[in-house]
Amino acid sequence: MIFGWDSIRREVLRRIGQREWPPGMLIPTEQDLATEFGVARATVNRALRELALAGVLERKRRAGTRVALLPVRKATLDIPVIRQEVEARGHAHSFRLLTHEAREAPVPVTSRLGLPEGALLLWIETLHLADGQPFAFETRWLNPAILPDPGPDFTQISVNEWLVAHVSYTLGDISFCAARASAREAKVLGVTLGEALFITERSTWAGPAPITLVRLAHGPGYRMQALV
Amino acid sequence: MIFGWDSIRREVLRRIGQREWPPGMLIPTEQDLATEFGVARATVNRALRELALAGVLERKRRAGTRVALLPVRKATLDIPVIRQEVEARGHAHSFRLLTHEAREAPVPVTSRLGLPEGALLLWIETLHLADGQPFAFETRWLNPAILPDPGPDFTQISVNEWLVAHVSYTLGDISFCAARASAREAKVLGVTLGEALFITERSTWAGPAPITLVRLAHGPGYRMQALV
DNA sequence: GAGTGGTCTAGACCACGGA
DNA sequence: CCGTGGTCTAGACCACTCG
Repeated sequence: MIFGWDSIRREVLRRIGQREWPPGMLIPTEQDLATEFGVARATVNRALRELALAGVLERKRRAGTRVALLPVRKATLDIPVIRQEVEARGHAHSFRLLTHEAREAPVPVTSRLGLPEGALLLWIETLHLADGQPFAFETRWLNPAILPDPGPDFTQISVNEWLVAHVSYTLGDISFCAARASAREAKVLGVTLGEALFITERSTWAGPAPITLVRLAHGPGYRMQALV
Repeated sequence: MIFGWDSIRREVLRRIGQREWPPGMLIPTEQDLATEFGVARATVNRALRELALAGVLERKRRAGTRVALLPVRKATLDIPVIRQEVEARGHAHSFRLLTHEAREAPVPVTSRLGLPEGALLLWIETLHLADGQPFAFETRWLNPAILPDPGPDFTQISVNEWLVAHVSYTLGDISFCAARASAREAKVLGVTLGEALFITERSTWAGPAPITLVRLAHGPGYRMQALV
């Protein structure tokens, strides 16, 4: 029975799935569907809006709503704090601060963060462990301007956690790739030289001010799962 | 000025970012905010609902709305058809069907798809090219039960595209990892043996019926980007 | 110009779950 | 219990864009 916007969403999905509404077809207007289902137009709108967001429908004013021809499926990734990620797998998280020093950032870094050439940033290397075994090798450029004086003790709290707790929510971008382990990465992660690593790279910003550029290298066996 | 639910969303984000509302704080109720902003409660609800979905707020009936302590950031991935992905990069897409035969699926495959042991599935290998250069090596188990008789000509249309055009929208799961190139992968993709590949694995379903299990191997240089 | 989706309003009922 | 968020309604105005 039709009860609530979600059941309307599912009914529309069913009609699309059964090809009652094939790809490319113009489906009835919100008002028509509202009448058919005996609900208010706002309820239909909520259902169709979610489906459009998911890439199943394409909506245009005046033109109406169509079943997407090539549905660009959307998947959602959770980007947890590493400690949570490790603990969610049932392991104990710990970390070792390997390097923590001011360095002149190379041009690719400064340009990506929109800083002047030769800017002095903090270079921080952290090894994250799960039950004492290497889990991920984090290398990070951090803008010192955002730190209080005196700075936090990053041997006690990981940079990652300090940032989410003390720096405002930000936008940024995230990308993933595969790369072979360098000599240093192999040594730190305890894998063979040239092993395939899963790399996550993030840059984060507080409004216009760059905060950090971080690279996470995960050893073999790491899988990132997404919900579709 | 406050105008529309999105400006309310941004104003709430601003207050969180400026630490007027620090992590863990209970923020005012929808009704209070509606009064403050001079809008209806439904408008505030829309704004706060989006922020809760994004992991910035945590909402509970009766308990109210809190700023998330450890914000699980959500990133959204687009999962396009490969042809679109190649063309979006400004290249011409083509593909070569390398293998197409019925095979007894190994146990890991049948169990993951919920099929009986020893089920006969189609085993399909496709190489996707961008401007004639190897782009991705697709290996796929396909449930023949979903194909019409006679089956489509997969030398003319890629399996990927035939499926999105002819099989109903489905749910599934998707995961990513890194792996070293096997001898066959190295040969097909034209990379050196043991090179780091970026692997995408998807399973898709039509309701209870399994459709396909696909593995995409991308050569070095591939980056997957997500929006945060 | 007119039809469509996008949004807002003011009010209502309800489920949940903390006090 | 009872306040909170989740949802729905009936109606309205508006922005966009197609014909």
